Amino acid sequence: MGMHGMSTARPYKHVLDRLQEAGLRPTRQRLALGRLLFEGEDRHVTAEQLHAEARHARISVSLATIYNTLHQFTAAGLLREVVVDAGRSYFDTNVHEHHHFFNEETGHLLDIEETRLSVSDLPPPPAGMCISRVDVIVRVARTEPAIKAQAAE
Amino acid sequence: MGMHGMSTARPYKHVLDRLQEAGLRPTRQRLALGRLLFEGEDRHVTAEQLHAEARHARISVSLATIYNTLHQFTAAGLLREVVVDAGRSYFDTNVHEHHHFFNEETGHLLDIEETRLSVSDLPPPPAGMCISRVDVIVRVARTEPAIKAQAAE
DNA sequence: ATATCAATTCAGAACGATTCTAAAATCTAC
DNA sequence: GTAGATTTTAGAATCGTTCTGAATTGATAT
Ligand SMILES: [Mn+2]
Ligand SMILES: [Mn+2]
Ligand SMILES: [Zn+2]
Ligand SMILES: [Zn+2]
Repeated sequence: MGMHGMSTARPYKHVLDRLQEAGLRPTRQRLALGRLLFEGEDRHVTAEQLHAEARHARISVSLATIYNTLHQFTAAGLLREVVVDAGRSYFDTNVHEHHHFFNEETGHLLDIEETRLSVSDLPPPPAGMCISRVDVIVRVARTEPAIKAQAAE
Repeated sequence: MGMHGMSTARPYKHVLDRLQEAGLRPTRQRLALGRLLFEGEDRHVTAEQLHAEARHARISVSLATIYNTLHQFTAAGLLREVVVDAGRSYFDTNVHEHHHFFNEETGHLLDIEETRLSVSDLPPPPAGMCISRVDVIVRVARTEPAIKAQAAE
């Protein structure tokens, strides 16, 4: 049922292993989404984007399953959720500590390697609390938001 | 109508001035919300929180107006939007450059003065882009998320 | 292979936050 | 006061996400 093409020599193996390690059954949907997510470069996707991509690839998956899968992958440490925009969740295939440039106009995220940026002098967290994660979001825009107000206020 | 109490000697003046500066008509709703927002310490509120607070203070304002006002105040530079949680927008009365501790359990934000934290070695933004803002979110949790799994897996 | 049973998927409903609509109310200027 | 532009508002609509429960699939045992 549905094995077509030869450009898929052995690539399933990698994803299959990751699912097994994570204790997730290798269902048709998880394998297909896993391939979309993990077989190329690192990426940042929203649920809707991944859904559209699956549709293009002729993979039939419901949106509910996209959400389930993204959350299961996240819980398993295969993905990481990035919050940059109220109202939209991004999922990141790069689960190492790192930070982001965020282009608000296009919605694109770009990684900043952890080693290339340092956050220092962090004050101690409130009593009884410990730091679970430090997120740095560098919001970027097209250079010079119009050359108005050139007489610097 | 509805001027009751004497604890409101002249405090309107401050908010009124800020509205005028911003070119916003001093309507009953804007004045009332402005007072809630700007008369005490700096704070971080969601639209629903502010709406509830207004209701408590017997100020009748629709939720639509809460949203309109928060966005107008933000556009005018009287507030700043903080994104820490997909699905909920926080508005910050502290518009100076600063960063945040965010308690995901309670949803509370706590300011980190800009001078107390430094982000260095920021790589240059992608070509043709300029940095519009750098947000540092330090997510905190109750110390030691339970002492389970003490025999390190 | 077939039966069994838990895990998974899915369509569609429900949800919560936010935005939109367009009619009524309010503000400002005269 | 009136006129005209701005603002407010109730309610509907929208959007991303989560929930529901029935149908399907996967893993295991026979
Ligand atoms: Mn926004
Ligand atoms: Mn979330
Ligand atoms: Zn990333
Ligand atoms: Zn703040």
